[in-house]
Amino acid sequence: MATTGTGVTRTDGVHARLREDILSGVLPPGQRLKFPELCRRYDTSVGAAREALTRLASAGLVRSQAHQGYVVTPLSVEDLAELTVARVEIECLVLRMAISEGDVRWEADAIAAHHLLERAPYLDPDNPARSTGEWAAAHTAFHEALLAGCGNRRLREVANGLRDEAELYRQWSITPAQAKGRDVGAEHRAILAAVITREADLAVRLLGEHISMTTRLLRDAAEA
Amino acid sequence: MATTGTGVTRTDGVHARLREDILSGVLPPGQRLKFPELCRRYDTSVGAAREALTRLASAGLVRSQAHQGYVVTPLSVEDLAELTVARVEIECLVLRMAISEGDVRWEADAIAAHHLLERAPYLDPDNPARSTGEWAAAHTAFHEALLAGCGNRRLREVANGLRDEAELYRQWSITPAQAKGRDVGAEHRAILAAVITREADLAVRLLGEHISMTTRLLRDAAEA
DNA sequence: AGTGAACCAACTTTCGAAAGTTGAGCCAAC
DNA sequence: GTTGGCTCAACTTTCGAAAGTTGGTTCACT
Repeated sequence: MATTGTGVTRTDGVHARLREDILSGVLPPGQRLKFPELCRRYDTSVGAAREALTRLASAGLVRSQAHQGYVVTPLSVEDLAELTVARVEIECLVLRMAISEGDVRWEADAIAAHHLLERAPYLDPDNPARSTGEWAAAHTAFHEALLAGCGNRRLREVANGLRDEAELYRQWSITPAQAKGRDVGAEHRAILAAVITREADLAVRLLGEHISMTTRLLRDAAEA
Repeated sequence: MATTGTGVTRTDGVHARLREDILSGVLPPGQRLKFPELCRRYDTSVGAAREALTRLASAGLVRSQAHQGYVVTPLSVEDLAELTVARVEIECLVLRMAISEGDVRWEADAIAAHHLLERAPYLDPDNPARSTGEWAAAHTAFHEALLAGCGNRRLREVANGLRDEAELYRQWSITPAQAKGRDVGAEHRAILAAVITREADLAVRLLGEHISMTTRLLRDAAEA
């Protein structure tokens, strides 16, 4: 990644790295983000860090309180429930539109994204307690590809934004042990199949269950 | 408005005023927002203006391009069509949830908001070519009150955010002449009535038509 | 001992100037 | 006459230090 390429500002770089560190779990939820520390960590100035945080705040990844600084968005079971309902409603809506509008090119892209996901390693060989960033990226890409058939940019952005927020929960609450009792691959295959055959009702039902399933595991984990 | 009250930063003030100026039409769509000018206008520094713009950008009210500054989001017929579809889908979804979840207190608040809307003056006596800010505020409050019955904060925020964006279009495209051939008051009354009697299907249909109607007028205006 | 006010340190917010980038206008060369 | 590169001005971006705010701690007083 270029330090100062064309059409890219320094703030963009800090924003991207900070975002990555939050989503990958380097900066845990609830973590206070102090400017002196951030400036050292990302070798930047207060202003740049501030703008990056402002952007992340409106994406819901960090929270700010006047004169008390920024914090990585804390997790709570109630918030997870709310987020899940919102995701199910909106992602299903967008998927339905995608199935209705999408062309063959969209189908091809979805199949390609699914192939990459199936080939991505799930567990980190170095740290088997957590899934790899590679898998997470492929997973996000697959779900985005499914929704890409919907021509409405705003609806896609809303759906993808909510999924981003949910990523925080997944990263911190799912343990491989829980994932074991579940065949995520089969869920993805089933969704893809229904999408390709344009069985909208089925695809939407499967996607809704897929999203809710993740949430149920997280909730159980929180109680334990 | 306090210059530096408790829990309020200077940036918040600039953000609020800038937002107001954009939504009320003082700063027209496509208008370039240069920092030297903004600093004079709002008596502030570059940094504060920058942060305010960053926030407005993620709300969709302004657009930024690296090294080329900020611009009030330009209007286009295609974008309006997209925005409208998104609004109909999501506002109807949220309204349906509100009707299903809302309690008596919610009904009362909606009725109150509607009363204020009916009593708000529509046309500005000084400038009859544009509707009053007072009416716009009451209109927004009414629609937010309708959705307030939905307990899901995220879904409400998405719906309200999209309506904010649409406000830009209304402000710039609706002329009183067009509004004449339409009884907006009747539309609002009908929606409210269906909501109170909990006729979800009817309420959702009416709201969808209400949103689309505004859009159709705007589109016709754009063609002329 | 308990209460409350004043102090202090760490941090957030704000500022204005320096550095870097873009696009346009101008001039020379073909 | 047209194309290509160069220069300049206006603006955006970045920086680091000054100003302001918060929460905690200490110390005097009841």
